Amino acid sequence: MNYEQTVYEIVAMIPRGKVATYGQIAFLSGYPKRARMVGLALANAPARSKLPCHRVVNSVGRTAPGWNDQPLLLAQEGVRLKANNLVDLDHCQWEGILLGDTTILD
DNA sequence: AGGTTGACTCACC
DNA sequence: TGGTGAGCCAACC
Repeated sequence: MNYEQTVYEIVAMIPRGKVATYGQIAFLSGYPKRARMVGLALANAPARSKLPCHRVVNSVGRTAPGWNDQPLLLAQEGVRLKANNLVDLDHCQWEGILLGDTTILD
């Protein structure tokens, strides 16, 4: 499997109402330093795919530039947003995998 | 081969 | 929070 697909699989399991950061996904994918590649992969991802790519934000909760529907989609799912469309990571960051010992890859 | 760019992150103010 | 600077790495000129 290629890197993109790994990223997609991880993104696909982000639960509704939660968000993950690029760095988090990069880490889970086995390449902690490739947060930017995650961004590339998602940017390259087909818009019609069913991936919840709107649930991916950067380390401070910033949503993707030029995609002003993203905060709306998140709010629609119940994700708390702070001022200027910053996701409240303290309450809405996806933590299930990080805190558990579950294996999600291979 | 080398320089730029970017849906990034971290350390420091 | 927010700005700056450095590190990061694949994709593109």
